[in-house]
Amino acid sequence: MTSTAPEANSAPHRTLPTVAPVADILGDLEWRGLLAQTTDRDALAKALAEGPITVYCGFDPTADSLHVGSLVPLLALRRFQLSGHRPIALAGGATGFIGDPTGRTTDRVMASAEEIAVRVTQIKAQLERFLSFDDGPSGAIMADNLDWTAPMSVLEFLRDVGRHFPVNQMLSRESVSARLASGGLSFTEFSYQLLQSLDFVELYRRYGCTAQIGGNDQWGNITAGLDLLRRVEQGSGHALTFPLVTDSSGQKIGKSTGGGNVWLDPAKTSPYALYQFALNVDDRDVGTYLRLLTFVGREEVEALDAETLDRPHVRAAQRRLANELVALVHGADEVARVQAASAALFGGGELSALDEATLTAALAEAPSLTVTGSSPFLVDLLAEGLSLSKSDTRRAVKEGGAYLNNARVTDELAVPAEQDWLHGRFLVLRKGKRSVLLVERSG
RNA sequence: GGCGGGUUGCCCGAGUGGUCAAUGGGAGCGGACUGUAAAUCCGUCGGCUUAGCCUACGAAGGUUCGAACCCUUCACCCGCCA
Repeated sequence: MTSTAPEANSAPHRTLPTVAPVADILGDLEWRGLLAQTTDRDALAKALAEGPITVYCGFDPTADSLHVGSLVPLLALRRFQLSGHRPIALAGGATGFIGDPTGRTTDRVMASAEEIAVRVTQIKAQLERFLSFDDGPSGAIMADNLDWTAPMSVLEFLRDVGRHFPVNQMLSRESVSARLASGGLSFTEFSYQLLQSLDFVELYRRYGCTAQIGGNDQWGNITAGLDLLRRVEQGSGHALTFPLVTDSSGQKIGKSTGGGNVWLDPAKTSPYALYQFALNVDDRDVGTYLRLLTFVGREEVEALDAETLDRPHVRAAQRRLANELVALVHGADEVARVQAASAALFGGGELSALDEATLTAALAEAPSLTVTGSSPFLVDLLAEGLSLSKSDTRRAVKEGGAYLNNARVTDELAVPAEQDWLHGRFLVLRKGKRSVLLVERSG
C-alpha cells in the first residue's frame, strides 16, 4: 500500500481550509460550474448518498510543479473529502513518462526517467498539502501509477490490458482522432489511454475506487477505464469531468499576464506574485475563479459578484480571491506579509513616508535586489532585478515606463542620487505599473 | 526503400541572391485613459559596450563581393508509391 506516512503531514494540515462540509456535493459542484459530464448522474448521486466512495484524479508530472490550473481538480478532490468521501491523488509517474496526446498537436518531448522521478516527488509533496491523510474513512491516499506499471512486462500488458481494447474504438476517441487529422501520433502516445485505464482498474482493486474525475478532455480516457473495469473486474464506476475553463482572453486558467504559468511552487511563483496575479484577474473572470479555485461558499461568492458589478473599482472579489489563494497555497501566515508588501508598493502615495520596517518586510516578498558599493545605473538594476534584457529596460526608459520612487526616469544613464535612498538604503524601482523592484544597499 | 512537399523570430505565417533583424496577424511590453480591470488609441516588440556591432531563418558544409533565399550532406515532419 502506498499511502503516505501520517507524520509527514502535520505541517500541511495547517493550511487545510476549515470549511463546513457541503451537504450536496454534486449540487455544489454544479453550482460552481464544475460539472461537464457524468456517466450516470442519478447513479452517482445515489452512490454518494449511500456512503463514502473512493474518488481518484491523476496528475501527470509534465513539469516540476503543479500550477494554479491544477487546483481545479485538486480542490475538487478535497471537496469530495470534505463531504465524507475518500480521495486518491495519483501521481503519473508512468503516464507522465509516456505523455498524454490529449490536446497536443505533436509528440511531447520526453523527459528522462530521472527527471520524471524528481518531478513526481515534488508534485506529490504539493498534492499532500491539499488533502487530509487521516485514518478515518475519508483519509486520502497517495498513489503513483509507476508502482504497478513498471513491474509489468510487455507481454502481460498486451495480454491482460491490450486485449480488451478494440482499436476501432480507440481510434474514434477525440484525443486520437484530433491527432490523426493533424499529422498522426506515435504508438506510444496511442497507448496512453490503456495506461490510464489500467490505473482505474488497479485503484479499484487496491482501494475500491469507483470514480474518476478530471478535465473534460479526459472524458475519453476515463470512460475507457470504465470499460476496462467492466471487462476485467465486472465492476462499475463513475466518471465526472469538469469543463475546461478558459478566461476571457481564451487562455487556460492560471496563465499570468505574461503568458507564463502561475505555479504553486514558491520558488517558481512567489506568494507575492501569486497574490498579484489574483489581484489582477479580469472582472469577467473573478467570479469563475472564486468558484473553481476556492472554497468560498455560494452566498458569499454571489455577494462578491454583485459587488464587482456595483463597485468594480473596489475589487472586493479580486482581493478575496487573492487572500484565499495565498492562504490555500502558501498558508494563512503568508497572507498578511504579502498584503503588507503589496499595500506598501502600490500605495501610490509618498514612498518616503513608508517606515523602514515595512520596507524591510516587503523586501522578502516583492522582487528585490541587494547591491553593494558604488551607485549603479538604474537600467542595470531593473534589468538584473526583474530578469529583463538591457534592451528591455532601456526601452522602458525611452517609453517613459521606468520609475524611481514613483517618479518617472527619463535618462538612460540615470544613477540614484544620495537622497533617493529611502532610509539611506532602499530604492523602489518600477517598470510599468505592476513590476516593482525593491533595491537594498548594503555596506 | 523510391518520388514529391516541408522545417522562418514566443505562436501563426510572408519572404525565394543585395534595399532582411526579416511584411502581416496574435500574444507580450510601455504610454494615454482607468480601478494594479476591460475596451480603445499611440508606441514598441533578438541581444549588446546601441550613429555601430554581434547573433538569427532545422544542422553542418559549399558557391558568391554578398545567401533565409542557390548547391551538397544530415536530422526531423507530411503526402504518394513500394
